[in-house]
Amino acid sequence: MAVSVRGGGTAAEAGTRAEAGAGAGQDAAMCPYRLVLEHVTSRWGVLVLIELLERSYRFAELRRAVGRVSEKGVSEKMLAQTLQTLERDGLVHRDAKPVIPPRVDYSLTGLGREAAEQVRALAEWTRQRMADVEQARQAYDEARAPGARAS
Amino acid sequence: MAVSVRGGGTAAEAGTRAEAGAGAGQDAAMCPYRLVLEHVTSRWGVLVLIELLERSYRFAELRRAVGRVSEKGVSEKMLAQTLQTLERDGLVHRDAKPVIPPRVDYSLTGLGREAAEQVRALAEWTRQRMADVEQARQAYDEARAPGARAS
DNA sequence: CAGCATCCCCGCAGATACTG
DNA sequence: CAGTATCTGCGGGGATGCTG
Repeated sequence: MAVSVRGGGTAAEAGTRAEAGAGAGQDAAMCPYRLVLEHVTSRWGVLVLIELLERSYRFAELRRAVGRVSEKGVSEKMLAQTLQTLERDGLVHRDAKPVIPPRVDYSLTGLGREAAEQVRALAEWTRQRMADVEQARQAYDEARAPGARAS
Repeated sequence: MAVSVRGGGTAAEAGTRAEAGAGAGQDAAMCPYRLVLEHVTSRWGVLVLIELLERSYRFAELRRAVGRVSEKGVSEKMLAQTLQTLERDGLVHRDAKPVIPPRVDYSLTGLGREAAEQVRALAEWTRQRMADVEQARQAYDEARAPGARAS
């Protein structure tokens, strides 16, 4: 099997591949920007962008960094997929050095940095407002708690 | 239905409120704010928040509004699920009027408005930068598939 | 009309094995 | 070390039907 990423498998799979990892594998019939938004807000996309905002990372290094915040880390496959999607969208720059052992550095492009900053802002807002959220949750849960109440 | 963050897809809005008595508390091992972030950045969460930023909506009305931007609309189930999650997180206010036929209005809370504004900013950034993204995509595609069959 | 319950299927995502 | 191809599962999420 050739090295071509999209060579193997069916034609349908080739199309799927590009969107995968970013959580947007459906119809392209929707507004195109929605797709990019899904890539950026995708599960691992968010974390990758935030991490890369600090500095550039190598593959395994990035994987560890993401795993640190997310408890159950990201698989190599999903990380690769996510990075490819973001790279294709022009948000992430991939610098593969032709050495042995291989060394690849990932960093943000100018475009990616803009996106990442938006994402980070959102993430930080969430962190700051966690107290309010948890309070709201308790109120919600208690309001509809079935048990706990003497019948 | 345990709150499985791990296997979950892009949206972590699953889980909802059934964890009250369940013994699934492992998700708490990761930074809790990550969960809220997933709710907010979830597929339909994003769209719902943005729509509600304009004005309050009724259920079916909101469903139509979301379907307008997303081409392939959201099912009632997913919309209800999303709204419940956001309501539990204290981002959305649900106003159920005890009339017949039932009328329920959804609107943003103060907290929700803050989140929604962040999300909208991100969405609008995406819209504005679409040209750059599409350009990057073409470059990426052409670089990796110059002519698969030319051998 | 709002929205929960049930069934079921597709596709995302994880694990594994292999390559350069 | 940095990926890639493949198999499989399992859960997200759509469709349908029922209730208040």
